[in-house]
Amino acid sequence: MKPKDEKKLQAIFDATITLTGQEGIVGLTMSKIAKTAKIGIGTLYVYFESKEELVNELYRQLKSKGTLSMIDDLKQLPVKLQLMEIWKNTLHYQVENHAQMLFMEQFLNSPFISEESRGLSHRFMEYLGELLKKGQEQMIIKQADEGILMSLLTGYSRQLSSQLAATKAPLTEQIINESFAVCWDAIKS
Amino acid sequence: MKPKDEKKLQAIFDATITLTGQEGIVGLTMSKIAKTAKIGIGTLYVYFESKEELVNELYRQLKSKGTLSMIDDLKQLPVKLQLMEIWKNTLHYQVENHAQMLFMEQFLNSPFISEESRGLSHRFMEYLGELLKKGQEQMIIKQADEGILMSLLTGYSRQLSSQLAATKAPLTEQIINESFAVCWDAIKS
Amino acid sequence: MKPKDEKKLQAIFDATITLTGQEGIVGLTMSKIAKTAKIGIGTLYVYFESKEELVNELYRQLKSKGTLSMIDDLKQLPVKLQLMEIWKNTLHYQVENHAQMLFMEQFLNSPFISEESRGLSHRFMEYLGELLKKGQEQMIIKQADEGILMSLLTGYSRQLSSQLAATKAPLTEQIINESFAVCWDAIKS
Amino acid sequence: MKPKDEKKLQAIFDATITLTGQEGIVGLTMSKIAKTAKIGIGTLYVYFESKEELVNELYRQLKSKGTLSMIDDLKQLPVKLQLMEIWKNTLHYQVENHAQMLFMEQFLNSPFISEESRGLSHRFMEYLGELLKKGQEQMIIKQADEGILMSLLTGYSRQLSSQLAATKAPLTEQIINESFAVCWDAIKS
DNA sequence: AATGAATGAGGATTCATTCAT
DNA sequence: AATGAATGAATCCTCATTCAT
Repeated sequence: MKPKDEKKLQAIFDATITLTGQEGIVGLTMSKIAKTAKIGIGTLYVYFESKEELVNELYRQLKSKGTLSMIDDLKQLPVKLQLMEIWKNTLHYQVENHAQMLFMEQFLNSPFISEESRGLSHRFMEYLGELLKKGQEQMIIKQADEGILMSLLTGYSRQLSSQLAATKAPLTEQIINESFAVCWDAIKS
Repeated sequence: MKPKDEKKLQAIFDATITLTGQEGIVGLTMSKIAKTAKIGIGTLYVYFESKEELVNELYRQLKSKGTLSMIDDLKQLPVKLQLMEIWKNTLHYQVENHAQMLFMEQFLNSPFISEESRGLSHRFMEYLGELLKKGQEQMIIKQADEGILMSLLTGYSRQLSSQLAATKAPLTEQIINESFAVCWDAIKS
Repeated sequence: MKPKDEKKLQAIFDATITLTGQEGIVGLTMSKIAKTAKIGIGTLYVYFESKEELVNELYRQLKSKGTLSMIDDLKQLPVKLQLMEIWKNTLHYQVENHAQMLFMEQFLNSPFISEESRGLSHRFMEYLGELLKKGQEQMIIKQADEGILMSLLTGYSRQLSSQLAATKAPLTEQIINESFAVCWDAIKS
Repeated sequence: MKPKDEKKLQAIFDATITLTGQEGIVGLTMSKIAKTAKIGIGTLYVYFESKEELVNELYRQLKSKGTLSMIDDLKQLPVKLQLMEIWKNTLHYQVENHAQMLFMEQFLNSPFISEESRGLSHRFMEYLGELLKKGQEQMIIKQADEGILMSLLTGYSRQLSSQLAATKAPLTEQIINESFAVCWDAIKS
């Protein structure tokens, strides 16, 4: 990759996300991406060697931005507060970036995904695991299998935000609080 | 569709599910389906008018079989027992039929889906909603928004079974019990 | 060819003619022929070895029936009367059997035609040539090149009947008489 | 259609005409057209959206060029001279462009033809009709039905030029004169 | 004899990628 | 760097023909 124009690069990524949201990754073609990004098809190949690379690169970018950014500010807070903040931020992020979520999900099931991309299990999961463990040590979180607790948090937030996005319902304070209460009751000791 | 040979029809469906599991719906081609099902390409078109029809028909079939079958036996039980049974059955079903789940998920985001198929929101959801409402009336389930509770159950079971299938971990009694405990704590009043 | 059922054979030919009239020889398929003739596809291959044979056989049949039957009754009449009768009969035949005409024309330009069929220049043309020559000997027909006179008769009758069939106009006495007058003025000495 | 290269466009049209002349419109395939035009198959679809569009576009082009160009120069001449000129030009055109004629005829009976193309009854017919009417007003042409006279001119010229092309006979002065004499005798008052 | 399900070669069309401008 | 016309491999689909019943 030898990108020159950061704006153009972002336009390509945006177009890819938009189109995947509209017609699914099945309907995603290079010419549609170019047209949507308002550049020539040839230009796509200045920025990416192939469709596969484009799509993997985008996945990597989304993963690295993702929910990671929020972590550092929270590390000093008590466990429950950290979880609450994460829950709020994650819901916000997932509702606001629903198209990106859709892209990532479909990408994971496509033949485009490279071994490297598949391995991109992100720091976020590790962080969440450690947080739960810390809570268990403090006896405020159930002594259940980590996988069982993580699945709840990730599966629930995904489903809830996806449902909100689908029905175009706004993410209100009340929803955040109610759903977090549900979460906390689920995992608390 | 003018199926003559029920076996051949099922072979087509099986091949479609298998292939979608392997390479995603993006990599699904009619010739691969035919080869996997061990029939001629032309034969596919004896059973289905087009790839779109094939894939919609399969979705419809999976939906109608699906988790619906279990409902009727349970209706007499108390709410919590019903939920427990459903939870167990659902996990079992989803782990054992992970490929079908994958197919349905990808299908929903593909351009193949017809309006009719999209409308196939199943009886199961309605049943689950009513069960939760009944629990709320009996004051044993939280007075939270129905969507918030449903998202938990569906999102959690999906994530958990998907994780189990991915890691090829067996669905043990313990996992079922632990995860149901988590569920129940989450929604109980 | 080992036909057993003359009715079925005719149904096949009729279907072929009808379909060619409707969608052209380009759209002609064996399964449509079978369906229109109300027989099974397999049965077609009991009567004909291939599509090519079917279509050549039909051409041969139409050619041999054709306008030939009328000749024998006329041979004793004077030249102009013979021509008049032929003109009338030909117009009638071509208007009433427009679909057959269409089939033959399209067949002649298709890759189905065999060498043998192409050679089926029929007795009718020879007869018409001889008739014109006789007229020239009797000094009642122009001493022009035979091809020039024949082209007039065949091209004109074809165009006129085709136009009548297309507009579904009936072939009236007046049209026959007026058009024959035109013909006769064209070729008379 | 977004043609960039006029030469390539013409090569496609030429190939289509040639191939239709050789194997009929039944045997016409996109890959043969591409090969004959010495371009890639994909390139065909840069110029035309489909086979249907290609073939309709060609028909339209041939119609609009066609015999129309000759009209304007003649309008000042007396009726009989106009007819003579038209007859000569038409024969020349049809003999020299026999392949185009064949294409148009087969196209008209194919399922490819669009409503719009079918409606392309050309100015030429109207012009010819008006010319005949003018001759009738001047009492030099028979008071016969217009359709009857038009059929003669069009059917005859078609048949004659087609026969000449088939036998590869040259279109001599003598043939033109003799055939026009026949024509004139046919329609003159 | 009659049937039509099964087949795969072949045709139309798409789309990732190249390359001359 | 940017472009988009050109390309052909790969895809969907059709249809003449076969063959077991």
